[in-house]
Amino acid sequence: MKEEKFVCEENCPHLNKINKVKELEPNANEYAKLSNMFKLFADETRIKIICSLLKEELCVCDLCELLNLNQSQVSHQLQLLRNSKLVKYRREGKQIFYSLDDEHVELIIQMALNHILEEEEKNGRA
Amino acid sequence: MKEEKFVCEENCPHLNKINKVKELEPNANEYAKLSNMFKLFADETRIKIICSLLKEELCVCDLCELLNLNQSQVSHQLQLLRNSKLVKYRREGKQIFYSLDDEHVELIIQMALNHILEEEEKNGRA
DNA sequence: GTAATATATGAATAGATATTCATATGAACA
DNA sequence: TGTTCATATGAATATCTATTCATATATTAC
Repeated sequence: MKEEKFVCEENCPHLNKINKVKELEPNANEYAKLSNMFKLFADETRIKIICSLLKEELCVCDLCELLNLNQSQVSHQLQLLRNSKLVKYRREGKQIFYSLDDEHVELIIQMALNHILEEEEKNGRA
Repeated sequence: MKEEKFVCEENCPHLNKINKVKELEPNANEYAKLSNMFKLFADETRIKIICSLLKEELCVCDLCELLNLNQSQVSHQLQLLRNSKLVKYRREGKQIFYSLDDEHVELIIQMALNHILEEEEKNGRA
């Protein structure tokens, strides 16, 4: 795959631009990590879990109750979040309490919400 | 689905916590928008395109050349980004130039990169 | 030990999505 | 007006991922 080197003729490729971008951009490894990180936010169930943990440490059944999800669903998604080190957890008797383990997450979500609100405003005006 | 109301007994659900979170959290509609937005960043091809457009306005074939992708792949992903109003475009003769149409995107990506770098540092120390 | 509870996990299924290939569109130019 | 070039798009396939169901593990209480 990717053998079909498509390049238009005219004044293209705009080599100066391309080279400039090449210098600045993240490397291949970072692209993979970036997309993987965003994958965690890209599912509605998980983003609900993340947003909830943003505010409070919660046990699995709190999340089930709060988000109206079944236990298996929540545990499976928490597993993904754990594997990616986005959440941490502690056991207290039979229960396990989860909380966020990263201070960037809140900023990222806040920024995304800002974007969404701005879009809504634009559409409101239109 | 979701009929299986799982609630542990003990001191759970921690109703005070749950109610606190309920007050603060985004509503259902915003959760969907949030996850949809992050879906756009959650694919390696698209995040490459987005990061490239962050720096420069580029035509389709620039993106093909820069990222070593075929034209169809790039156009399909650009379609998604267009539909979500994340990019804008202008025609100039036969070529179409794309650029980012949002100022939050850069911040979001920067924050995610910060997270990744920090993780790498942690692992480096460990 | 056994039972009950809270959570985790494996496997199967269903649903979503990226990629590819083929073709269509739309602009420029001869 | 027909041809070429740059890009868009539709359909098919392949891959990935969420959800579900069944079961396992770990802790506590008896």
